[in-house]
Amino acid sequence: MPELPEVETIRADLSDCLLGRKIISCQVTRAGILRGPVKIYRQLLVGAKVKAVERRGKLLLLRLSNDYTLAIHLKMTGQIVVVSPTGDRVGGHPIKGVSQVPNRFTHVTLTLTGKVKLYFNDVRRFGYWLLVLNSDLPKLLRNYGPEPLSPNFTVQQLAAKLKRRRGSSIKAALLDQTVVAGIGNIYADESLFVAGVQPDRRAGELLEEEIKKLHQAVKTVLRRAVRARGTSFNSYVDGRGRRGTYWERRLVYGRQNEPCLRCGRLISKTRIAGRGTHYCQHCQK
DNA sequence: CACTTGACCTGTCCGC
DNA sequence: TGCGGACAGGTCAAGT
Repeated sequence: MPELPEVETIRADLSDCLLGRKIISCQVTRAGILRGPVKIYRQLLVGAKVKAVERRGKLLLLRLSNDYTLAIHLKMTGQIVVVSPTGDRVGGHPIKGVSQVPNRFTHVTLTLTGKVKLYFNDVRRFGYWLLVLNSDLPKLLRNYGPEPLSPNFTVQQLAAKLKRRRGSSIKAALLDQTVVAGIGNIYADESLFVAGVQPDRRAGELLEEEIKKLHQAVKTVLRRAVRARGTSFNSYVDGRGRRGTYWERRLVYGRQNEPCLRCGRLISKTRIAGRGTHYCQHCQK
């Protein structure tokens, strides 16, 4: 469930904690997380410095001082938590109660200079680490649509992409990473509510005016969620093991049978595009 | 090509 | 208290 706001929050935390540090050791307790032989990963990671921490969609990118980039996908339950022996040098706050590390879901541990530890935890083990040669990076990122919080994300180009779709719903379109990068189930529902658009509307049939509203809604919702440091209602924690607060501000997601914050009628839950989908029948047309 | 479905996993919750 | 089953949803491969 880490979507763009959660991954962006982690990116910023890792950037604060890791920039310029050298990886001293790499301990792997579940090899399946790494897309490739453990031995190769150790060879390439140990000795490398972290030059930059970037994000594309929901993919985290650690640019290393060699010719490689470590791409990390958290999928649904992946966590990255960084701690130092004292707790405050790196993050400001030690982990307390929210996510003790390491634990039985810790699959990879990096030790960096300054005794800083990076733990990768993942209950469901859908997440992965992928070391990719920098020259191969464009190939990996080719399938991502525009970053919704960058100027590359325009109404015109969103409209063009939606028009090309035939039968599928606008909800499915928002979840499609080639349409726009970084939206998942939570922020798709939130954006559609803000735009006043029913999630099961055919994507190709939205009016220009509605596309405009949706384009704006996506940006508004994602910005608000980044400011709240993401949504924690299950396993998500930021790079320092802390929770985000967007859950407390959510408009429709997980609010089925509760009153719509706009009209007071009850929020509905149904299944669209194979996902639990929350919306207001009255406010969303 | 457009689109849908199933697989990958395991913790949590609900009904019996 | 325990147990079976539904459910959570990001992505990719396979199927329609």
